[in-house]
Amino acid sequence: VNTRDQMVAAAANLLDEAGPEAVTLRAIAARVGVSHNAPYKHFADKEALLAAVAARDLLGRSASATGGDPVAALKALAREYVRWASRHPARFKLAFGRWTREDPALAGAAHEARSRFVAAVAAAQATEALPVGDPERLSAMLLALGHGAADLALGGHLARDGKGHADPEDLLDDLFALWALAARPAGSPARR
Amino acid sequence: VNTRDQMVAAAANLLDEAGPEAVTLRAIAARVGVSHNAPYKHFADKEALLAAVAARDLLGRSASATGGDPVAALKALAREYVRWASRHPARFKLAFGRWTREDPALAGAAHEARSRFVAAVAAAQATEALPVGDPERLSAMLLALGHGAADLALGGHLARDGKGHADPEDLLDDLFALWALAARPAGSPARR
DNA sequence: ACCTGAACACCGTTCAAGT
DNA sequence: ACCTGAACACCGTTCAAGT
Repeated sequence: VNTRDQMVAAAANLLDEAGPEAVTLRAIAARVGVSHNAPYKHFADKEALLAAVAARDLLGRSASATGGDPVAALKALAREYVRWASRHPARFKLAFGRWTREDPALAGAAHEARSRFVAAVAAAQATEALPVGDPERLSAMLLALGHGAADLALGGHLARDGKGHADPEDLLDDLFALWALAARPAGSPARR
Repeated sequence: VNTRDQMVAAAANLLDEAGPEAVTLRAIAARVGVSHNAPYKHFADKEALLAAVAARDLLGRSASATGGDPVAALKALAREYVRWASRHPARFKLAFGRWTREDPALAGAAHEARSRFVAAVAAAQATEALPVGDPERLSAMLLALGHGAADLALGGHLARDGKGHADPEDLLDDLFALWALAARPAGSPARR
């Protein structure tokens, strides 16, 4: 219904279907059924429209953890992150791309997404299956590993062939295993 | 001297100085002092020229570890990786970007860079300061963490403010600390 | 083998004008 | 408040031609 939202959705679909070079203002406008310069009535320029796509995706990716075991919920969140990246590579690259100017809505969405992620980490820490320490620092570590694994996998830099089978999801498992070891060192009893 | 290499260097400099949108074939040719379509005598198209820039950077980033302590050498390698990314963001994004077709030289450079990195990890494992396991898998973990931290930092997604101070280099330290713990579990004697 | 100049299609952006 | 049509500058790419 809202022309502006239709433009954002059209841009996201074009990214998925044909990659970033296919995302022209003319193609977006054609999909929505308006003239090629109608976008300027809703966005300052092309970058502002793309920032709206990125903001929507950053928030959509950060649904609050569902109830149940907080550690399982955190693992599911991390897994969902890398899976979304592999299914929507162009939108993933866009959301974490560089911008020539600040966009308040995008900055707000990024902050909100990060806050939800830190909260999920803090909840998992409370179960003592994760090491103690600043949840923001642990959160940054998990996010960096997941983000890097997803990004490298998109470029074919993770070598799925051979014995060193290392999916993004495998690497997430490895980090959680290290954290479990650090939380309950071998030989020491489970804390109560 | 070589016109082709001059074009690659000009493109890299333009990326550093003015970002990807400034890298036009016309600007590259002007810097080299040739006409705006001279690049087509050396490269199939613009993407092929950019792939040559990426290949050069991937190999330049992967100097073999210098002698001495293999663990210190590996840490230095990882640190150099994230520092290079923060100093040359546009070239970092390009080197790990997406391509519409395969480029053999770029694929070869990526393979070579990965091999050198795996070798540095394997050498560090021999000191028993790193956990046992497939060096390709450990290597992928370190690379993913460093790459993700560098990429997130470029977009301002790492929250340098507040207490959760988490530089890319801090996160690398955290991973090495976890690895040290996993290699020599608390309470167990150092292996000999 | 390497380069030039003219030309073409396409894109982001602007502007005057319409409802 | 939202949209249209014409126009402009710029870019990647092609082609015929030059040394």
